[in-house]
Amino acid sequence: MTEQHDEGPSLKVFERAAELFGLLSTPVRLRIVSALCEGERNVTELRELIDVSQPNISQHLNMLYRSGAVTKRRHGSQVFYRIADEYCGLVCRAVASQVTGETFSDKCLSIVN
Amino acid sequence: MTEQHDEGPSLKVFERAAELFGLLSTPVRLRIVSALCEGERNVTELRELIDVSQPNISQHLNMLYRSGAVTKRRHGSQVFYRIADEYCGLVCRAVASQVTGETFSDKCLSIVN
DNA sequence: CATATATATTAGTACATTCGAATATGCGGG
DNA sequence: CCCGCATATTCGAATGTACTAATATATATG
Repeated sequence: MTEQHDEGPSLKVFERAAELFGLLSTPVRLRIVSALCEGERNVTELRELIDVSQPNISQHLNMLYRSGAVTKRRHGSQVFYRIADEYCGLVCRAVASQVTGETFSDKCLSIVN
Repeated sequence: MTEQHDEGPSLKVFERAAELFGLLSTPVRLRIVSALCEGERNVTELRELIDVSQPNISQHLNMLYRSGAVTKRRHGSQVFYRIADEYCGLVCRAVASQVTGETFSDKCLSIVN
């Protein structure tokens, strides 16, 4: 393993992390992930929570799905989404509450518990 | 305050958070922030750590600066940057180590300590 | 002042992202 | 089989992003 002189996290780590952050970099996807943190939701439910067109929400969901952040499950004519990458949800929640005022530490602890 | 029926974090929170995630959504900026987590650095030092052109790194630094993630301080002909939004650094570190394998909980605890 | 070094800005190009409009698919009920 | 609802896909336009090359500014030094 030609390990170079360790310059901290490897290049690939940064790429993967950047990709993950990219997923959370639009208000709509952030709201989707945030909603899914509360539990499984189908597309219609998500549309009620997040006021955005149906094709648009499907596009965002598909993006989250392709990158492995969420899974889907078909039930009749409806499709239910849920967080697959638990970490994605954790980060999202941490941020949401941090930005609202709690300290990051508080938040981490409350997630851990 | 017309508070609507509380649908969780307000719209603005999501916008701000998404903006923050957007800052961390490219490997270069992520590496910059990651390096600044270790402490103040000037542009040349950052260039040595992150192999990227000088104008390019200045552009990214400027983007981080404009959105308040970092501050700068002039000392002679050099400009030193440092993390301004401490939260930004915390998230960055949390992710970096998460992606490398540690659990998020572990990481949160180690940050808290 | 002239020059060298550190950093910033501008302009141009290639590419990616986001969204709405239109259309397609999948499924359940009559 | 046809219809209606739930969801997905495709297309095009507008906008944003990331990079390079070239140039500008600022500061230190002789």
